[in-house]
Amino acid sequence: MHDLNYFRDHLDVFAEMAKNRGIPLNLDAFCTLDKERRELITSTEQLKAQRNKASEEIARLKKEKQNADTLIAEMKHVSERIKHADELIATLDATQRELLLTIPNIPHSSVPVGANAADNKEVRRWGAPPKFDFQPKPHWDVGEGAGILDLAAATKIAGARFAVYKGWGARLERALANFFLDVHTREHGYTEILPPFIVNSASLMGAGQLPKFEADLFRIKDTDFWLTPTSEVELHNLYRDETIPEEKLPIHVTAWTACFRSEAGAAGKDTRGILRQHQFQKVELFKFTHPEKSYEEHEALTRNAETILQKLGLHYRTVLLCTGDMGFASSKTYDIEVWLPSSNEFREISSCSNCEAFQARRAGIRFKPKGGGKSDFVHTLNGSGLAVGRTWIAIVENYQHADGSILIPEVLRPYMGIDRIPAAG
RNA sequence: GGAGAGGUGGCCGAGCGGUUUAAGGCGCACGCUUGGAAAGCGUGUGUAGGUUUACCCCUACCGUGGGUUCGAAUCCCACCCUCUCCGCCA
Repeated sequence: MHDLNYFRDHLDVFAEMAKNRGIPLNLDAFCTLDKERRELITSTEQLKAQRNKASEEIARLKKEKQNADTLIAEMKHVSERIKHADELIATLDATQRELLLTIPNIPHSSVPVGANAADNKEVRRWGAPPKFDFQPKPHWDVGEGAGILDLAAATKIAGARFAVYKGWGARLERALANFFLDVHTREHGYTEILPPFIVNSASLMGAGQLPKFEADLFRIKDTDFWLTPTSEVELHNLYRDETIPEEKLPIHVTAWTACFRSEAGAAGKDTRGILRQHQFQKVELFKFTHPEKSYEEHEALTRNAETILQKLGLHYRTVLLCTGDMGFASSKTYDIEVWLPSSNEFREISSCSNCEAFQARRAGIRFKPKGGGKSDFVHTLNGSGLAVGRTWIAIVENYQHADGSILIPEVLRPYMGIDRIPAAG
């Protein structure tokens, strides 16, 4: 969410943002609404001041045993007017807040202007595609072949876009999650958090998923409980409505959770396999930082995620998203894309964003400066470190062998207890 | 799920229709005092909005949302959360 005063005084900045992101934004409607609202507030507050003064006067008269009936009758009318004006103000407030809550963050100056993914900018590439002396299979074929993935069973149990992992496949998923958490807590200094997988609407509002993206979420019927779409929501809301002493910054936290997405808008895309699921696991990285430190922390966070792929020996590239491809709450985002040999392409496995003060303002997360002075909003950063299910895909595809077995990367062997997932048979 | 107790500023804690512009204390900041410190004294100490060059001023906020009233921290209703006990359960 943007600061109302800043928004009002920098309409040109927002017009440019809307143009660069390719979204509609009606600034005139906002200005009209804002003017009407402010005028009404001013006049109503004058009435309230009058009422407060009269109340004191009535109290004084009563105490002195004098008659206050005339004044009371007069105030009865004033109170009626205040009541009606307050109702109108509440309506205008709600409308304005709704509008403000649906305006995305302003891209950082280093973000390339562009319309879609084609305008993203590759910033680095690591490793090389593995060489095969046979045609590598997609992960669903390798997985079903090795007996570690059962999509038919998942469809029976839940429906389309769910997975059942079996045997070494289930073990691989668990090994990856543990490996990620161990690296981030031991080597990168993050504190491990195990949060609820269910969140309330205030948390979703604070992180930016609501009110705009309700359609992408699963809600538990007749409750204010929602299945979390990403632990970014939980980690962000750890400090909702709190003021953190500057000495405690930066705060680095990581969490493994299941994530749930209804992905309404993605119908028809990546329907085969497990790339796009209603439920998947993710290890998330999250930082609360001083505003002046957030961009260097962003670079470090992105490198933290890349480190995992390097340790696993998986070929990847890192791209800087352009204005048209960036998420709602982000000022700057790097996507990390891993190589999938079955389709000869890079696919997103992590997304690392600096949201600056956008989420912090929505959720009321401030810091108190060391030398005293006015508290200010922290900057928040998030990134996948990594998506577990998609890493599973990358391992299965990149380390498959002609006989149907899957080699386990060195770093995962302590977690798996084996060197190779055998071909089924 | 049931019964009871409770939710007040950064913290503790009083207030239960109008001298509350939220008492008092603690903490914190600044000042006075001191050789220095402690104690003492004084001043200040939240968030949001409106007005404003700025200062000032005004409004709202006592878990949340409604209601009663000229006036609500205080009375009424609903809900949320915490604690204790019971039930159920991994």
